[in-house]
Amino acid sequence: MAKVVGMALGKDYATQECSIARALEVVGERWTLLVIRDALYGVRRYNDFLVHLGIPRAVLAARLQALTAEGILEKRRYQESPPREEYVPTDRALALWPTLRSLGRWGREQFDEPQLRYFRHADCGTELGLYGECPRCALVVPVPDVLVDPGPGLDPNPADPISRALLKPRRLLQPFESEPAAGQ
Amino acid sequence: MAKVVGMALGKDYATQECSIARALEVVGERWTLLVIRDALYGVRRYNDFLVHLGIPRAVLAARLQALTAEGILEKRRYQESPPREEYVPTDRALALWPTLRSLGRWGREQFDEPQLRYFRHADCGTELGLYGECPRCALVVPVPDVLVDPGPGLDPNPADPISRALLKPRRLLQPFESEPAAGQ
DNA sequence: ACTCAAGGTTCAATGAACGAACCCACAGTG
DNA sequence: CACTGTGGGTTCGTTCATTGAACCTTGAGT
Repeated sequence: MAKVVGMALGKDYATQECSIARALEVVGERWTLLVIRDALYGVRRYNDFLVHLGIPRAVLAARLQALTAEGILEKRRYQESPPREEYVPTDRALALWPTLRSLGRWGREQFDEPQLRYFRHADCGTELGLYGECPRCALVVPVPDVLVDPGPGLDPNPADPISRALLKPRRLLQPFESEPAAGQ
Repeated sequence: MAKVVGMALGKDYATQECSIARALEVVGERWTLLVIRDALYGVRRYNDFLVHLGIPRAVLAARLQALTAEGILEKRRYQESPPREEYVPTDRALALWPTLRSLGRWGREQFDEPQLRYFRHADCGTELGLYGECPRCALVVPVPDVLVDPGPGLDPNPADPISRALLKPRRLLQPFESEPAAGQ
């Protein structure tokens, strides 16, 4: 009967012969897809992920490391002194956009929530279809050409700076200005 | 400063104003998407999920109950005596097909794995595109018209009856014959 | 009366997530 | 030089979730 060698628990969906299961081993853990979503929104720095997600620091560090190891984010030093790091989404992350788009639409449509954000084709303003295509232009919109347009359902005065920056229309991947701790 | 009332841990991505986060509250837990995948494959019975997924019984019971409560599966008594239950995917489950399809493709393409299964338009045999459309017929293929066609990478002699049935081409949603415990 | 099958529940052990506290390197300020 | 602030982490005790083995229940078959 040759028992499978006990590989304990972990991220593995042991016996599955299925690329969905393989994908979930990589991005299926708690928080992971939200980290990737934020990376596509333009979040790049540890502290910005932290405040925008409300994720425990240790978990964030673990996820960033795992995503870097999987080639989904790239860790870069953006200044030497003091040493500062950023995490930039790779093509692997961009390739997840259709999945994230369709998942978000599923959530809103099936549980009829208020429209929080419109995703539009920046060239023509048309709202994207189910998987991120532009129905008017009949093409899959490249991620940098997706416009994130705030909808009526959003809190007009959020606590963290990332959410505040997301109250203005902006493109995916466009990095955030790290506000120089000014005013108030 | 009005702390948010501590809702402990749980399935909530507390502060997120985002339909992706809402969706993940529903289908983001470990095993959940694989249960839905199996339901789309045609798995309907507790024991079939159990052996095909290799999931702990308690977790399976919890997931089936949660998915039923969310209207993603429907629990039905398919015979009265002895009382037997089945879990049938609803439209909400079918609406997740593009998400699952794109997730599976992402996994295979980004980590260049062997092709395990082809998903084809049953009417014309063309392999589906990124999100479940037929490139030839230029339409989003309805879930019941998707043909699941085993590829070269599959184990030719799997242990559980569901995997064995999946070695033959079959449509999504088509229920499995529960083999009457014959032979051997 | 015994056995078998489906569809579960219970429970102790293990692992992961949480959150508060701490650490370090450096820059700027007085 | 001491002091404070910021970015990017690590450590650690507590709580929660997952695991796997054992057990339970209803009814059929023999």
